[in-house]
Amino acid sequence: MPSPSPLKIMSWNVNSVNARLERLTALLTRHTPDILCLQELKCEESRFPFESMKALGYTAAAVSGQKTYNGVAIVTKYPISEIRRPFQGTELATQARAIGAFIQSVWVYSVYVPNGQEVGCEKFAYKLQWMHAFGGYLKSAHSPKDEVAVCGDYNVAPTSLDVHAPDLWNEKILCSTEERNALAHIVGDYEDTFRKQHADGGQFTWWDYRDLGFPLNKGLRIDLILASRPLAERCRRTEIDRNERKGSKPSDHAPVLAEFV
DNA sequence: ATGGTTGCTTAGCAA
Repeated sequence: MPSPSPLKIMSWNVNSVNARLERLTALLTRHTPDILCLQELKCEESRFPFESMKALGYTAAAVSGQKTYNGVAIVTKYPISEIRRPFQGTELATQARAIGAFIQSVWVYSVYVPNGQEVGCEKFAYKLQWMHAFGGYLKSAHSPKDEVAVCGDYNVAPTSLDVHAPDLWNEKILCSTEERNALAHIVGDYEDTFRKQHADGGQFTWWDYRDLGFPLNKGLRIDLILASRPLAERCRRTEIDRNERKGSKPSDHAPVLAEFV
């Protein structure tokens, strides 16, 4: 068996890859991740900035975009030997929310879980349905022995540690019991790499653009890098790049990072 | 409290 290569994996809800192109190239230069999972591209594949990635030594062979909404991609320094598109050919594939790629013997997914808008509404039901289906996909597609990283915007804060004001958010969208149960179904035996290394709460990955969300640190931790047990054992460092949320024209999400030996 | 901001597309939706 070949010895595993160290991997630095990042995940970022970029909130329009073209509106954020300068920040994206700066991020790749600053962090030089081996793999970067992107969500909310808000463009079709034909408008994805492949050339800008190539100029920095990255390929983005795995892109699943739709116009205006959603869209996920995997950007990497390494060759991609296989691509998987969960739900392909089914109604759930209508929205571009999940893609996987086999890179350096690790299966990496970029996922964008539906927001759900408000507890109990139609979009909320779709969110739960999507999460249930994706959890089922992971279980059927991978054995517990596989090295798998499932990165993305889950649109669920796993526990009250991940919420700036748990009382205000109690049973609200992104924090409801139903969503947390659905998240647990996806997580299964995988590990939340950041939480494993940071026991304390108060570190967030998303802040609303409105109402001084970031300056007042009114955030949630909803962007996660989940790792299957064999991969999680190789994890040595995790981080939220809070600085990326600063300055002019940021995404409303900060990138997250996990390093594996 | 039903506001507030951003992006895509061009008035309204989604987040």
